[in-house]
Amino acid sequence: MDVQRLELLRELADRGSVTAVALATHRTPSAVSQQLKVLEREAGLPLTQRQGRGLVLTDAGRALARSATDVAVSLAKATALWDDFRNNATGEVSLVTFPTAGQMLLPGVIKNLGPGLVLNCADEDPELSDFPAFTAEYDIVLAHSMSGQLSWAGRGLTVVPLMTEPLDVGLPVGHPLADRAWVRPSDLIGETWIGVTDGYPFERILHAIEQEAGARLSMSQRFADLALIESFVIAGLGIALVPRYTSGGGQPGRLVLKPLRGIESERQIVALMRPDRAERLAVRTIIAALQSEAATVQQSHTPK
Amino acid sequence: MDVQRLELLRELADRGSVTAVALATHRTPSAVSQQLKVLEREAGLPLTQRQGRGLVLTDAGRALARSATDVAVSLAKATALWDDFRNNATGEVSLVTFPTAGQMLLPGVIKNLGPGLVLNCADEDPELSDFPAFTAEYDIVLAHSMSGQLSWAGRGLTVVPLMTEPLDVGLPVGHPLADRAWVRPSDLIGETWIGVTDGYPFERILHAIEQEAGARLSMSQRFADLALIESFVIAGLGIALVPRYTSGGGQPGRLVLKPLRGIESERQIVALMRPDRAERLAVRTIIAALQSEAATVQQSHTPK
DNA sequence: ACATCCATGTAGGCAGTCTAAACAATTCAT
DNA sequence: ATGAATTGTTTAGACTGCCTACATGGATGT
Repeated sequence: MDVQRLELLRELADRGSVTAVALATHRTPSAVSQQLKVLEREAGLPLTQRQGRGLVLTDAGRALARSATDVAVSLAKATALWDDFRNNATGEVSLVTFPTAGQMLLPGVIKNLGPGLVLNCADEDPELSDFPAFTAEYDIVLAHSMSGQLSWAGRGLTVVPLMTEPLDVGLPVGHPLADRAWVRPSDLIGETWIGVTDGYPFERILHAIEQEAGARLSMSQRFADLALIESFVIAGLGIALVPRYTSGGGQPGRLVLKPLRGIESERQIVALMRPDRAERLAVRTIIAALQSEAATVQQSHTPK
Repeated sequence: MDVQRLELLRELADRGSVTAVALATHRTPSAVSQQLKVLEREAGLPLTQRQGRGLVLTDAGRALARSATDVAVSLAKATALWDDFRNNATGEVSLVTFPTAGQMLLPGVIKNLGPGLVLNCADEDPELSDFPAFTAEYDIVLAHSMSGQLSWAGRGLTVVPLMTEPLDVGLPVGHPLADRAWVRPSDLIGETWIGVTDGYPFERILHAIEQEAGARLSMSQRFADLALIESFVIAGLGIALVPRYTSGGGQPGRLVLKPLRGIESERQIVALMRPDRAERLAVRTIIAALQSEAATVQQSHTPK
């Protein structure tokens, strides 16, 4: 039983097409097709099945691909073990993030990297893309979701929580509520809101506020970019929900944040990984750095 | 990271010499040596070390060999999985046993084997050999030890208990104690014993009887073969401890068994396996058959 | 000192995996 | 509908890598 072939099957399960697997593994589609054929012959039963011009896994294929993950994990553990022996967290790690988390965590992490450890980062718009799917492409995926509900569950991915960031109400200076220590849903009736596009976790909290306050909120704009939203708030065009640690980067002192009471208003930032990649020493090192950086950020925002 | 090479390292850990590994894996020592060299180069640190004319593992080598077991296990699980899919418990399984267990369990197991499943058996003298070491050579090793104490622990082997067999006192017909329903240690003072050679579990029980009865037992002979011991008992030359389910095969009715009260007198019969081999469907099938056969034997000796 | 045992080099053969290019099948667009 | 594009498969040939055979270098024991 050859591990490389099993790996190929797993890639096929993750990526869905022979060509994609070939691309990802630096091979020609022909090579992939041949190896899968050999695997099927060894297995003695069909693992794949043509569907249209593509290829899908059979039940047996899916089951085998799942167990291939275990193989990959134990293999990664073995290689990580001898990296441990050399104390040698070396190599390249790739990472995708949504913009705000990257802005908050990555500079601090990269500054403190050990020698020989390289972190390649990229950002993606969380509403345009299926973030869990990026685990096929990147070693680490920074994603967020509301506390409690894990939208990425059930895919067999490793999930490491990094921090929970409160979502505050952003107000312009001089706003009637700006003097309060905190605000409650009922205080917010009648305000004009700057919202975000669908799919964002923010959305759900706004609805929760509506429920709690018993009134509909008026939503004048919908943006994806946080800086843009904040500039609207500062201009007095409305108020918005903004993540506490990431806001105000551009124009400090002109935006006021008020904690929201009476409702749970926070987002959870986590790292998503394929289980096998999570075992690599280099990856584990980066994850540890992310956690420590997250703790630092969180602490620096906690009033003494 | 290549699995085959890891496997080679694990074999080296189990067998202790390059030549032995070569023999076991149907290769030349040269091939093994080369592959280990490649593995070391990949690892970047020495995994083996010359000692005399042999080769021993370094700490790193041992650690890596241990994690190689996990890889082998998950790989075996994968192949077992698709054997499951085909409902195809097929292939050859090898087994060593000590004589009495083989006599008791194997005929029944082999009779009920499914088609395509072959069980190759051998027997070894348990006092001459290190039974756990046979797991390198055979898929399944039937061994025994006293209840509670596991002499084979700590080697990373899979242990499956099959049955516990009482050790009774064997008496010739017409012996003064032959009418009793059971005997106690104090009843046995003054008897002449037929013992077994050192290392057998029997030994320990005899010592326990001495402690309990407060007197030394006189030991006239020491044999390893059960049939031989029994013939001595039948001839009136002494009494002996005999396993309840295995005794009297040769000459029924001429040997009387009496349960021993006041002391725990039983041996545990278990199957020992390398963890990866334990995952094979064919092996699991045999193990299941052994368990069921053991239960049958045990039940047939339980008075209604 | 010699025979033996064990591990390791070296050279060459062989098998298995890849690339390249042609092919077949399906979908999409015009 | 017909052609273009996408996707997977086939075939032939090159290349890599593993293994065998044989020779070498230490270490052990008689």
